Amino acid sequence: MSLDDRKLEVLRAIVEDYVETQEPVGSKALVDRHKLGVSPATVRNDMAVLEEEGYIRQPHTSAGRVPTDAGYRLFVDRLTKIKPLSPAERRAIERFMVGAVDLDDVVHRTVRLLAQLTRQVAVVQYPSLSRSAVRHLELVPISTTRLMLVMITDTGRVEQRLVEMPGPVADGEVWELRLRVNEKLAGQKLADTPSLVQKLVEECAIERRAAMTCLASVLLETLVERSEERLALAGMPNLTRGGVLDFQGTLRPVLEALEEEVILLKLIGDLEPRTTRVLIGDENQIDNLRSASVVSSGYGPGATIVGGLGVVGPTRMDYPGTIATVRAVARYVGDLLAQN
Amino acid sequence: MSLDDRKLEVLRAIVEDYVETQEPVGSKALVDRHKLGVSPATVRNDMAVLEEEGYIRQPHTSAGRVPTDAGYRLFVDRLTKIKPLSPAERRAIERFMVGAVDLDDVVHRTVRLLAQLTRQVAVVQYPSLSRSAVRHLELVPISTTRLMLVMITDTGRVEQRLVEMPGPVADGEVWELRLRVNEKLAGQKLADTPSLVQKLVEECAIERRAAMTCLASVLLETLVERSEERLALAGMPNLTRGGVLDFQGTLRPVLEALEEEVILLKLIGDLEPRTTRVLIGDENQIDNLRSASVVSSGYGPGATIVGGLGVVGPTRMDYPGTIATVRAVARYVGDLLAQN
DNA sequence: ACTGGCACTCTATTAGCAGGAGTGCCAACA
DNA sequence: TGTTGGCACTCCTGCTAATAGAGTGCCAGT
Repeated sequence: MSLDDRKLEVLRAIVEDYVETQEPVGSKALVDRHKLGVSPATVRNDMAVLEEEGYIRQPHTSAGRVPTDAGYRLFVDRLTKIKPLSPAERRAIERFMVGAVDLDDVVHRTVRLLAQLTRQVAVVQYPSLSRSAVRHLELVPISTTRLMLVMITDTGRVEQRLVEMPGPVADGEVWELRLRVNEKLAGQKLADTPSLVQKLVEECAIERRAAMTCLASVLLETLVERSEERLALAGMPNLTRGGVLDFQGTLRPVLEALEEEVILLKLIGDLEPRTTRVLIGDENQIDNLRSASVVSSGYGPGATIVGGLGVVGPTRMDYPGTIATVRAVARYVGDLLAQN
Repeated sequence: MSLDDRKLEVLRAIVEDYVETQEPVGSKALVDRHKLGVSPATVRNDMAVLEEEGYIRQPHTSAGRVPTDAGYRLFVDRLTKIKPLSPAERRAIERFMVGAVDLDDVVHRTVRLLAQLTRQVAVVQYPSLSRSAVRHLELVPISTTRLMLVMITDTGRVEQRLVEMPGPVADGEVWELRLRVNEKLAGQKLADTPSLVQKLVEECAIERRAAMTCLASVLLETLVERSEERLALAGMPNLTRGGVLDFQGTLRPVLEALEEEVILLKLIGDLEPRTTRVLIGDENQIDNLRSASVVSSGYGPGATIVGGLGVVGPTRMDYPGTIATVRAVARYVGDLLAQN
């Protein structure tokens, strides 16, 4: 009998009230604010059970109840109807994103949009190189022994890297290198390139072998090993909403986590298509984010995923709203990318 | 007689102690910690004068004294011997920066280095486009009607922008456009380009006029109007050192200011060569930073400036150390750029 | 011009007390 | 069996009063 419908309803009420008021919620207040149709005493009994099961807890004897991470989890999994975005929000998305001119532009607008709509810290990963395909590789002579390698991907990213050549290279030679490299790599998924780059060197005419080797090593290093993932961040000031009460006293750990790109990438990495993932408090692998929740989603044209985006906020957050917003924005950005 | 040597010495002692302990400093503590050679009573008289002059104040009657913004200013202007960097710091700079491979890489390393050495929030502006010269412009066909314009500057920045052409462009045409554009603009300061771009269109053969006009407008827009300045940020967690006592209670305004790129650019913009600027508290034009200080410096190869860098911290900061570090790092980065 | 002494002011800390919110439990009830 | 009202209990909160301590300002003396 552990959890009948009313108990779930009580849990929902507790979560909703606590999210709103930021204060432990008691039995009396509950029946006042929600039409539960029972007396405070009954609610108390239910709360006792919920507490036993680990979904809520009291900060101290004779205070109201507060949801635990498990409580939020249950709330999200079983008690949340995804609320559709308000027209105002839809319009905000349109207004914000229209006229984006660039991949950079899209990413920046997206992250600011997310931050503004959810009133949380927003993170947007640039389309992942490893999931992109090469559209074009360009070699630009910078000096006699230096080339600038510019890679353009099908997702619109442009990456550049300086290549220090073993000796002077003539213009014709650059031309030749560019031709070969594009021949081999254009249109290929970046994930597949390592072996191709290898072949490139092997098949290369002996007199250009040295130059090509050099180029190849930079290619490998840039595109694969140092898998140059980038991301954009916005909404930091939102961390200070609701005092320092969220994040148990100090936001230092959260700031630290947000500063570590690697950590953030893990957070919004490896997502499944068309789903929105919610990590609540302790579920987070990263220690510094034990007091925070992360709502993230993959985005990309169609059903594929080229990157992740999401928000980071206190465990005490408006999950239904946040989830809906993150999902909507992810979808919108995906469609935007599909148009190109 | 307003400020004899001993009074200045007292001010210095107050600043140093307060910076270190974060607590109002009293006359007794002063004579204990510094060899002033006079009694607490004498120091009290001096402090009364300093307070009258507006250099220090008491948080409340019968508390110790705390420096005012004016006090810090006097301290910085007249009482600060630039302390040379410790060998450890010099080594840290070397170790951190060696092996930088890219402009991006240099900027990122620099900003992290600054944050770590000063234990403050660090800001580094990418070499300003308006102060750079065009090294090369590349046009890469993306589709029949779309080109990717890639600009490489002499400071190593690479900017790209999508150009939507009025109609299909053949490869040969692209080739021609690229040639003309480079002919005209390569080697020119970006600040000088607007008129040149104008000429470019005028001198253009009639059959390419439409395409060139389109390209020109993107060039102008990207390079000049939307003067695409970028910057990197690091060390956010440092804001939480010393509790929320610094920044008078809330770091929200500071976070807000740091999120506004425009604001930050103003902060570290228009610097004079080879100087380090210090803005203390109220001296700051930006309201949100009234409770913070900014130490900034221009950097660039030789005596020229191509960008700014600096740190943002509480007014209660170690000015001599911070100034020395900022200066050293700026110089180092300048030298690094000069090598390329 | 400096110093020691002293009274004064203000803060920070502590303890005690009353009020209130909220609970847990129990006995009664449908 | 599930629900309810009643009641004692716990613990937080806010208030007041009392105390100790730090630091000052001023004055008279050297």
